[in-house]
Amino acid sequence: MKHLQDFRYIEAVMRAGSIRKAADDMNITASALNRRIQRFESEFGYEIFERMPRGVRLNPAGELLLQHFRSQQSDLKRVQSQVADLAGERRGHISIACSQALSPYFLPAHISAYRTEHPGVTFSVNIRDRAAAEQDLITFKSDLALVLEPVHMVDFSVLSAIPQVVNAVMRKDHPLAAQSEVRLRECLDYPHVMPSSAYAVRHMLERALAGTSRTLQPVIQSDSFDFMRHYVEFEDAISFQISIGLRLTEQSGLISRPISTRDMPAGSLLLGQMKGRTLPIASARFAETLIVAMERLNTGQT
Amino acid sequence: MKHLQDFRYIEAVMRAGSIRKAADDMNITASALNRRIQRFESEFGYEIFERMPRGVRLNPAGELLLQHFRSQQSDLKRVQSQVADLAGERRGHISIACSQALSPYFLPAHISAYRTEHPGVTFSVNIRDRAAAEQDLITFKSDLALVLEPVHMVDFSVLSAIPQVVNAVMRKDHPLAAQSEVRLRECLDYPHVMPSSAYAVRHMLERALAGTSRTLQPVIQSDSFDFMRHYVEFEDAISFQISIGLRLTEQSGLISRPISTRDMPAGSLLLGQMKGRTLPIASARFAETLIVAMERLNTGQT
DNA sequence: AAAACTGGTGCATCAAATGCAACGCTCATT
DNA sequence: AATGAGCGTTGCATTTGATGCACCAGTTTT
Repeated sequence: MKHLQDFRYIEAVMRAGSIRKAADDMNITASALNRRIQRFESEFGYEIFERMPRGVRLNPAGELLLQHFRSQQSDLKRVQSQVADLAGERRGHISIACSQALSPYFLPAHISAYRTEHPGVTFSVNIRDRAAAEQDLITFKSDLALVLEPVHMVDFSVLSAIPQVVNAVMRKDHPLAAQSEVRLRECLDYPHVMPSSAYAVRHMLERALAGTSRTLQPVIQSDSFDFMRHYVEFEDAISFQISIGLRLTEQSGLISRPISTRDMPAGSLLLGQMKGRTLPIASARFAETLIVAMERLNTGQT
Repeated sequence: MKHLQDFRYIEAVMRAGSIRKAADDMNITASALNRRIQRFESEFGYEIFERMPRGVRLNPAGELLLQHFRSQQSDLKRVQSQVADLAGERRGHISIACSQALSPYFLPAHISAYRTEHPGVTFSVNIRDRAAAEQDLITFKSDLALVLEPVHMVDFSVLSAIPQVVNAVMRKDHPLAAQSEVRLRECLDYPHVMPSSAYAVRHMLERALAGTSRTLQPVIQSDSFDFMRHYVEFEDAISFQISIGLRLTEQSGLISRPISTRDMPAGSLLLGQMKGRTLPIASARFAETLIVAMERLNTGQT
């Protein structure tokens, strides 16, 4: 869309931090880009960049403007999606930010099911930690977020929620495997691997231990739940994962045991969108199917 | 703003109903305008006009797109107003749609009070019947609406409400002037003038008489409450107006008497905005002062 | 002090938007 | 049936506005 050209340039300048670098990125001369920005600022009525000796930076006015542009760009996509819908095309693109735990089973299953019904719909699945997922919504990079225990919750409008207990993942022959549920302190007696601090599971573990004398002493710390699960197959340690990310098969040699809710209350897995935003048709429809699926999980678990 | 040029052209074509007429209005050639629209449609991905032998008309996709443009234009104004605010300029423009009853006293008083504090803020006051006021909100022509008994209430988000009883307006020497309140049927025994059917007062009167044997037989029907009030000074008839529009002085020779609520329940005067929209700083602030004023009226009347 | 950046500007150049004239079409009138 | 007025559309010459290049003035790094 041509009328958003200025926006693209402004965003590029913001990212690059200097007009010249941005000009290079956008395959244009610095002078041309500079003039575009000057013209825009003059039309807009206010400067949107702070000129510094080493480059430029968005000023508060520019931040506001950028947010406006992002919202308008996303709303235009919504309109296009709606038009496609009334033209009977039923196509569109859905961008969803989610925690790692959703990536092995839950999301692939539901996306694939949705795509058999609507083959014209395409997806972007962005694996994000809980803070980044919210940021994705705010910057309109994702339409939906499916995230465990979000941080800020401002501009986050909850569409659905299900409780998720943290499970200890271990080998079948592990001493704790005999129990149907395990205590947190038992787990810490054994070598344990855990996610880095950006992740909700880590946050929940630390919150559970706050006020106790026990501390986390992970032998491995990683930002990949997939890696941690596989690592346990090699060293006889304990890893952690929420239930929705678990569907351990026989041949994997691993089993999972829920950590007693006496030690750790269940966390909330939330499906949400940017507050106040109207989602494109496709995203709204997919969100509905996710909500149904989550409610089914909820009643099925109870 | 240059990047909204296409929008202005599209809107002009919609209004004119033909590309050639619109081109004339916008001081451009038909061919140039035609090409702009073609280019836009190709970028957008869908046709937005229905080509007919006698001209063009927006198709549903076009309607959707126009609504998007209007919202985006209004949001850009909001951003500008917000930037002006953080630059300490405290300026902006407020467009308000209101019923006629607000025009003599209520709005002038509050607008003037607001402008003494913020001289940089300018106003558009659009007198509209109750249906048109809502339409103004939807098309983003007005930021706020202050209207008696709106019709549809879809996309209308209520900010504040006060009850308004209909008053009978008559000469001081009118027989009914002796009473402190009057019955509706008494009024109809005398010659009466009343607003045309687009207005809420007329609608309330008709609703009050529905199911009774009495009917309205106005000697004068007008769309100007101002005219009707002045007419009563000449012919000894009865006119109607809600309380907020009345502040009859001694020298006018007129008095007003409320119609008994046994005959007609009080109507609601609603302050509202377009649902889901974020108002510009100036409009939001002015709305707050109106809300305070309306609450004060509410408690003062009780 | 020199080098390497930055944003900003004058001027020639080039691409894109525009204006003009004409075409094909439909509809109302003759 | 013929005609003319109105419509959207298109080819081509023209003009406007955006771009690229060279350069300046300033600041930071070397």
